[in-house]
Amino acid sequence: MPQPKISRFELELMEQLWKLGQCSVREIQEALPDRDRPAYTTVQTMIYRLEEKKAVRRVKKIGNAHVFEAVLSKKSVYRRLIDDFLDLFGGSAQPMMAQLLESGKLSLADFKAAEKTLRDAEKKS
Amino acid sequence: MPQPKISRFELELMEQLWKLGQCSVREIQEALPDRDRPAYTTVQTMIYRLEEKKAVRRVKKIGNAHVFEAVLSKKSVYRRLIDDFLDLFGGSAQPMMAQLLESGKLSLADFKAAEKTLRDAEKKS
DNA sequence: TCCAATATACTACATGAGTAGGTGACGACA
DNA sequence: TGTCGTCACCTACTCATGTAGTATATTGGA
Repeated sequence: MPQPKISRFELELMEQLWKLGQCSVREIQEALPDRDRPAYTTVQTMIYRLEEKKAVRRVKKIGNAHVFEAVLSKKSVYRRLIDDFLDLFGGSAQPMMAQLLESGKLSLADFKAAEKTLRDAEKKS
Repeated sequence: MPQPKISRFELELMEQLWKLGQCSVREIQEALPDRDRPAYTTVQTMIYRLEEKKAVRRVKKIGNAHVFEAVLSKKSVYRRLIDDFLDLFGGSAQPMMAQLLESGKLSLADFKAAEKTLRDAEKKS
C-alpha cells in the first residue's frame, strides 16, 4: 500500500504525531481533547494498526515506552483523502465544486481568498 | 436519522435510483457497469438496508417484484457527504480548498468555471 | 533488592459495509 | 399440471474501525 487508507480517528492520531513530533502513546493520548478521550489502550491499538499500515514507526525506546513518529506526511495523507472524496464526484474537482456551491458551503469570499493563494503560488514558481 | 450515512456503494445504487426513477432491484443491478457488477442478492441486500435507513421505499409491486424509489434527494445526500468531509478540515471550506490547491487537484480554470456558476446563480436570485 | 507504577502485547467484542449463498414461493408456459 | 426461472427473504461470512480489558514485562525509586 503506497497510500494506505486512514480512518477518521487514525487521522486524529496522525495530527497529534505531526504536531508533537516523536512521542509516546501516552503523550498522544493525553494530547487528545479532554472530552471523549479514548482509553490508553484504545490509542495504543490504533497506533499499532497505523504501524502495520506503515503510517508510523518506532524510533526508539525511552524507559519501557516506545517512541513513535509519523512516516506519512500530512500532505500525502490529505491528498489521498481528497482523491477518495473526488472519486465520489467522478474524479474531477468541478462537479464537487458545483455541489459545494449548491450546498452553500462555499461563498464568493472563499473563492477570492483561495484564488489569491493560487495566484501567489503560481507567481512564485 | 434525518440524514443517514450513505456508503460509497450505497451511493452508486442511489445514483441509479435517481437516474431510473421507480425501478426494481433487477433493473438497478443491470444498470450497474458491466465490470465488477455485484451479484443480484448483493444489490438486493443493499437496497433493503437503504430501505431501513429510509433512503428508499417500495412503491408498488409488479408481478412478484417490488418497485423502489428514492426518498432522499440527490442534493441532500451530497450535502451530507460534503459536511462529513469538511469535518475532516475543521468544518469550514477554506482549509479544504487550500489542500485542494496544494494537491494540484484544482486549477485556475476550475476556479473560473465555478466562479461563473456562482455568479450566475446569484444573479438569478 | 524488591515493589508499585506504567507500558506492552495480546485478546475480545460490537458495529457497519460489502458480498453472496440457500430456500421457498409464485407465475409463465409447454 | 409439472417444470423453470425469477424474486423475496433470511442467513452468513469477511474486513475495517472503534473500543477496551487483562496478563505479563520492565523499570525507577524506597
